[in-house]
Amino acid sequence: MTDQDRDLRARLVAAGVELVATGGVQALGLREIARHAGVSHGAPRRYFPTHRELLAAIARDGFGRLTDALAGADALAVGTGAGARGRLDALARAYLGFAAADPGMFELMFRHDLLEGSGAELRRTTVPLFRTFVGLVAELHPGSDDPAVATAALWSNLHGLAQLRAWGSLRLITGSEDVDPLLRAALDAHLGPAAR
Amino acid sequence: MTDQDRDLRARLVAAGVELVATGGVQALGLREIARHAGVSHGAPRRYFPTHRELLAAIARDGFGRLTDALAGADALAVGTGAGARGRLDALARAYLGFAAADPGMFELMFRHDLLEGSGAELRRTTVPLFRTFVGLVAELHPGSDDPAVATAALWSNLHGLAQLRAWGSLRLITGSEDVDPLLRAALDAHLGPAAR
DNA sequence: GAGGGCGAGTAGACACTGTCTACGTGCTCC
DNA sequence: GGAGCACGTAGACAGTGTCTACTCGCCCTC
Repeated sequence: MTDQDRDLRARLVAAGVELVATGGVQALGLREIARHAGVSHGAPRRYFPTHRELLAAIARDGFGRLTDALAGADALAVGTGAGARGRLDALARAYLGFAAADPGMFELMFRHDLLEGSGAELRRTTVPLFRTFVGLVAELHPGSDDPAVATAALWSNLHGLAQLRAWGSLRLITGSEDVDPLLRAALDAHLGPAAR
Repeated sequence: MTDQDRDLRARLVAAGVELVATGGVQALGLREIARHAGVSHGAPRRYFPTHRELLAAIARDGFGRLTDALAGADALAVGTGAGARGRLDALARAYLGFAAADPGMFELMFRHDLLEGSGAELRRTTVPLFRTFVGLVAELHPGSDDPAVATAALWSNLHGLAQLRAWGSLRLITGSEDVDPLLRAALDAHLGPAAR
């Protein structure tokens, strides 16, 4: 099945995914995406009434990829006999790895101004992903009063690390490009020191 | 000194600050700012060669306000006899408070795509602010090997909380609009349980 | 005091954007 | 075989950021 055979809807999303990976969010102009998909600027309108809905579809693809990446990393950790802490380490690394590998997509996924309208639906896609986090945190800290709160706090930490690295502040402050010590510190703080 | 007396440079920045507070980042069009300042769309060019430089000047104002807010909160905490932990609590609350009070400005300040070019200079303004954080963390954990790393990890957590709240994910996950438990959890995780 | 120079702001052009609308065009189905 | 229609094209429109004349008013100099 060639690129031309797929329906335009899928081709437009694929073009957006490719453009955002190479040129960042600012490369996601409506006409630019249409050009990249080889159609006129009016064509997308048939499938996406507005530019934002097209962007939302691209972001939805990103959420799907993120979910897959996390599931894959978790499965790998489970395969090596990792416990709850090891799995959380792997998930956290995968989250930051996704943000580093495709920073444009990561930015798009959390640019609520571009996704307004579809935001609620996209937010919901992160919920199941979040549940496995909560389960692991609960397993690690059986006595915790509210594992959801603890998990949300941890996730915020990961998210902040991803954002501040993208912005360049971390390098400026710690003097190093390496987020790994920061990630380790965050995980240790929230989950207790890792067993070695 | 009326608004008309100030030089246009300051008036444009003031207009931008006002617009971003009421309409968010998307209200910061070059022509929109010029209109709001009562001049033609070509006028800003004399002071800001490009739109982005004007946005950077507005963001710089935001960083100044944030610095002031944090310094004020810290001074207040010191005045009530707070120790290192109490001061960090106050600083963290002020950081999140700033982000909640002026979310548009907060977003602009970390939109590297809009500030490209002036980004490095703006990033530098956060450094002294960060140093007081590091000093307090070092005071709290004298045995820590690298307080800068621990502080950067904590700051990332605060930043992530601010971002995810703005995006709306936290409410969806914890079921509550209230970030306070999350902030408490983050501070406890990084700094140890608060002394009561 | 008259005149030249210049800083400051205006106004229009330009290429570009997202949206809207009228128009082909080729396929399907009765 | 012809009607209907899903699909994509092409142009118009208002808006954007940037660039380039152009004008106006003030200061400095002779």
